[in-house]
Amino acid sequence: MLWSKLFIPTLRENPAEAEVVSHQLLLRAGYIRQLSAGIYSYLFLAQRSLRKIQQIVRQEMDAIGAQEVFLPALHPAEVWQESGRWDIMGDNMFRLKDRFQRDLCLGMTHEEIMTVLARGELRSYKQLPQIWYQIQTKFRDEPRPKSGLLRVRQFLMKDSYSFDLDAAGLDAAYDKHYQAYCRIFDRCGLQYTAVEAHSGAMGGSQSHEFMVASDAGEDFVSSCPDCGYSANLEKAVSRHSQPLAPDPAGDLNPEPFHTPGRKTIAEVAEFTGLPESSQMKSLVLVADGKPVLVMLRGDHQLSETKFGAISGDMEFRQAHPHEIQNWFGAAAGSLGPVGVKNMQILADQALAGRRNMIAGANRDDYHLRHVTLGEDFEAEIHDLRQVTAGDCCLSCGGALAIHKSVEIGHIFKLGYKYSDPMNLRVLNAEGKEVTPIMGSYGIGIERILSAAIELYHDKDGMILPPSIAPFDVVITPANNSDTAQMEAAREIYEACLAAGLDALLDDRDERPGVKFKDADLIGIPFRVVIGKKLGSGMVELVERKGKKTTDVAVAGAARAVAAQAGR
RNA sequence: CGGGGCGUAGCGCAGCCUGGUAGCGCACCUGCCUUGGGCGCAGGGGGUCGGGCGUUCAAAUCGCCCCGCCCCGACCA
Repeated sequence: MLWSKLFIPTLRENPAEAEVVSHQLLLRAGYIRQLSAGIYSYLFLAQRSLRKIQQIVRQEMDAIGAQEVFLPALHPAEVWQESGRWDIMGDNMFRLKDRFQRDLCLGMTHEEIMTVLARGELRSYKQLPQIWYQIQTKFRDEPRPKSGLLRVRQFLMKDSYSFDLDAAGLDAAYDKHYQAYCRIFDRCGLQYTAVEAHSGAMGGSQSHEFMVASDAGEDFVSSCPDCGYSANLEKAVSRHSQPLAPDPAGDLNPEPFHTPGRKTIAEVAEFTGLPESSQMKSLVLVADGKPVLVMLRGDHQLSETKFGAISGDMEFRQAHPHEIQNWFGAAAGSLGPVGVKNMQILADQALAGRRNMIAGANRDDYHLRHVTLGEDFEAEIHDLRQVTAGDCCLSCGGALAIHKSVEIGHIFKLGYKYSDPMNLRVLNAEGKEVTPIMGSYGIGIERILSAAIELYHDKDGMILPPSIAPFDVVITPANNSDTAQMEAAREIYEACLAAGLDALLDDRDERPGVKFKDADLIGIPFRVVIGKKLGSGMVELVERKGKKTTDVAVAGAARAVAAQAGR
């Protein structure tokens, strides 16, 4: 294509609203323009790149026997009410009414629609297994859209759904997806890891997320450099460190002592001269409308996800100060588990086996020493703490690291979460009605592009992997008014097209510097520059990554590009 | 939803404190010139200063309300 005819509105300066690199470059390179918060128009270059990504996704989905369909984005409320998610999704769901005041919504995901489709059509075990997928626009009314295309309110998602007769079938479908996702992200040129994940509002038993490590991400991944263990921080487990000081020995009884003005764990540690790990931290939460006292080691943090899963209420909240005063007769800085009878007590497993620790006395400005779980109070023991960097890996003992990541894919074993309540049934070989088991598998199309830019860029612009770049090569005559250069440029351009390369001829009447800057910015993997060396029949082939330059003959230029691009 | 910031030409910004009717750079248009890293010269077009109400002889500037966008937090299949 001829650059002079294209609309590629590059910007010399960074728009003020863009914070993360991928957002800045997508705007500057003329890929996208914002319409509203979290809603973007994809211009020519973005559309080309996103189509290449979608093509890779299609090929790999087709390769595992998945069938592409296209479902509605506009859904009647009834199907979401059937699964119970009409209420669960809350304000994150875009809702609207039609002219008859019927409730509708814009699809955030398509489990319900797929299940409705399946239950109307699937009758026999002989029709299973099935994998259906689509590439659809999803709508989510994010409370805070941010970071360009990384967190938006309207986006493209490849979502697929598997239907199987039994758990072994689901395992196979899940594994096929896992493998296909690896191939997709490999082909897109991404460095990524698959991590164990929390399944959240999707429900289900097992779940992996595909993550690209980047500070622009919003998820935290805990990983072990030694054995490869890797999990979303929401789900991650570890062996906690040893307490910094030994517990006092013996069958000691709780004993109050005055701690004037010491409310925080750190203040009490300083006051007593004992480390934070010798204390118990008391948190008061309200789940399902009921108070729960959560006990953690003083230096540990609560994992809200783990607590939500255990309490069965992801919408839990912290207790208000007046509630705490009512229930404990003391304020938040002096709470403890001893003598608490009016609520459930949960304790983190790091407290099991500990003796004679320090906890609040439920009397302002007093704490207790010699508090022991199982003797001085009873509690249900669970894994409640959030992993911190430096914790020991459960499988190998290595030191866990934590880094921010962008989630580009997520696969779930849904089990019967949708098929059962929504009455999806088929007859098995014995003629008995059985409920198929389902899986659900998503890929964020724009996130692949954004993550690639976050991973691969330099001060001059994007360095896109060739497989997802909008063009393979840009042909740049240095001087438009030099007819010999223009002729050679056209010849090379035609040869590239003939070789099956996506080629762009920069025929704009601009100075060379402008063309070079733009070519670098939009991230085309290869550039052929026709300049002064044309006198001796040579042109330059420049690789965007690293700016490595080689001289090639005009006649061999297209072949050289194809070879370097691996075509 | 809580905290903070911003809104003046397509983009980046100044002007606002101390009211007097809008300016700079880039981009854009015309001509000349130039051609290996956003070139030079000359001329030119483009803004109801986010919106409303108020104060004032006079509001981009002061006050109140609203809207939008960005950042932090909460939230997030």
